[in-house]
Amino acid sequence: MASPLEHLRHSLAHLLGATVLDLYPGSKLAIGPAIDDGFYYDIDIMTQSSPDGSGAAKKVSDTDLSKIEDRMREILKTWKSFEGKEVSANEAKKVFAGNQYKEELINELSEKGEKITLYTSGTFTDLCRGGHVENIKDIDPQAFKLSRLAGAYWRGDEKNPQLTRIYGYAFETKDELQKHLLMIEEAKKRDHRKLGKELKLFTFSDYVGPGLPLWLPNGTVIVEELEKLAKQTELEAGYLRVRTPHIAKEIMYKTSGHLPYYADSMFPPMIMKDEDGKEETYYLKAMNCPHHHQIFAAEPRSYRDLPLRLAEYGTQYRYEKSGELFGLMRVRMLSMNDAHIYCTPEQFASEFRAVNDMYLKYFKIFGLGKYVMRFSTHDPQKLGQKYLDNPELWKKTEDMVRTVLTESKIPYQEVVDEAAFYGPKIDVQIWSSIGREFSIATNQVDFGVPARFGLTYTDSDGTEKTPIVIHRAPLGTHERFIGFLIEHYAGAFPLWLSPVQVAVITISENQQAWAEAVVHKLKHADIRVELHNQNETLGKKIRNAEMQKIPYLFIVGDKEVEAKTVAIRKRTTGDMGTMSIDTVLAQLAEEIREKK
RNA sequence: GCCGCCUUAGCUCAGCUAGUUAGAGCAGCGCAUUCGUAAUGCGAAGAUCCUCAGUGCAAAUCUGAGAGGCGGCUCCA
Repeated sequence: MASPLEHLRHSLAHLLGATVLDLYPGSKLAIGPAIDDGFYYDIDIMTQSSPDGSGAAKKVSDTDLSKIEDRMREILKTWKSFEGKEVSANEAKKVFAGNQYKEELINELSEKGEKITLYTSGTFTDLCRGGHVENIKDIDPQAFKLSRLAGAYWRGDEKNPQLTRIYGYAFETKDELQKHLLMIEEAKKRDHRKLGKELKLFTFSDYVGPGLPLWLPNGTVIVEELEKLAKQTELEAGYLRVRTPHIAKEIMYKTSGHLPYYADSMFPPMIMKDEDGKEETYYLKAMNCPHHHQIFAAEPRSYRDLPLRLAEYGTQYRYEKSGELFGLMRVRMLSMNDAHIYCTPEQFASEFRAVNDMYLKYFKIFGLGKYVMRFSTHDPQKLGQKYLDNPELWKKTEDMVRTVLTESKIPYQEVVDEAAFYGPKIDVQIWSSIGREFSIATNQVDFGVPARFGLTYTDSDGTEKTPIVIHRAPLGTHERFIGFLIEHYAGAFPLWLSPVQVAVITISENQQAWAEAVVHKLKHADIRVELHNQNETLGKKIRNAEMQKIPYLFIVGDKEVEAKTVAIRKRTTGDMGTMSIDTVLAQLAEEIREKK
């Protein structure tokens, strides 16, 4: 049952459609639904030829949005109500003659035997299942705003023609709209691309290439702290660390099944010639799994060796389409917190559960609350085509995954027909500050690829069996995870992750010697510290340090020199009084250890 | 990749419908100042106006192509 707000937004989609038809006669409407913060309409817009008769088509651009918006308000005044009526497919097709999009929709409705309804408001009639405002006066002309223009493929398929999508925000009142616009402005301030520049975390270079991030010293601190955390966690969980090359021969990806299916997402092959002129084709690795499989295959394995958990911060390269790149969230070099767990079917459930627990442990550390677990399963109709033809294993593993999820009381969404070809998977979905959705972690079951590489272990009865593999990356990639963390913390990282943990600030040159001694003591205690002794006022130095979001400032004036102390200023909290170095060091150590 | 938009100093931005030597704030540099919890003052300097081609007497400004970025679509860790 749609809410009144959805009715309002959907009504505005009608109004937008009507207005575009009015301003650009001959345009063809496709679909215009309500969305989270408003509405959109996908339209094949017919633009006029230029007035000088040259015939050059004038495109619709975002400067036209305010014109469309104004006209929407005028047309709204002429509307009295939404009148619906049921019609036959043929009648409906007559109304939308020449509009192949509506025709396609009408055909689908009649095939499914659903009733076809038209709704009319003013002089505008649209194919629509209903759901509008009861009273036109419920539409506040000041509570909507066209926001942006985008291309969108008909039915979301890139093989189809591209339509023009016009998005709008819509709320019940002007105040709510204003509040929403303000919220968007605020969200932009924590955009990781903006903060990444301001806090000097990462950069891109035209010489290096799009989607290939360069970690600056501050960002590298975060990368290395995360690796430290992952290594410690995985060590305790019984993982073994491995390291593998960034390239491999073509045959490996053919054997794994990634080629040719995955070729579009891989950097193009490199053809190498050896001394004798013999050619060999190599690829930059786009995934770590086959490399790890070769480590499994490096020696005979017994059931006693399992579960074997191989972990690596593996760097991989994927040729994502240029338009898909997005700051750190979508890049072409991925440093993945990867591991593969080789286990017996009997071990699978407990291994899977342990991985799941590891996810939750991480989420707790990072205070990650707003996420959705997406459980992707196979479609039994597509066994043997899109999915490996092993119904028993699909059922068994999917049931086990479902049980683990249910037992751990994690809310999840089950999505059919989204699994990998080799098994079901769980993705953890989060949202960037500007509202884009991303998978930040993945946990996949694989009962297919090990067999393709002939991976086996000797079971207790002496027979050779194929292990099940769990692919897991609870911290996703450094790139995306840190992109997410930047936004999550709005750049104000907890102490253990902060690139600079303490700034020692002198008031004047008189405190130089004691300040240096303090810095030395902190460095000796593994604290990342900077000395801020610039020839500036105290206020200026504090401001600069606050803007860099440094968690602790140690202010050193004559009084502190005299008493051999520092005056502590904590980020966002303010002045905390003076303390001896030993006291404050103990507190910092505690805060770092607890990852508070 | 596709649709639309954007690209001026290290950063953030001015620069109207083309008209001499492209402006500002911050950062950086120099000098003065030596300061008690979010911007001390003064000075000098800093720009192939993204690149290439074209149209003009004249191009940061107009046109085309390319590169990079942004909002989406598709895709995805």
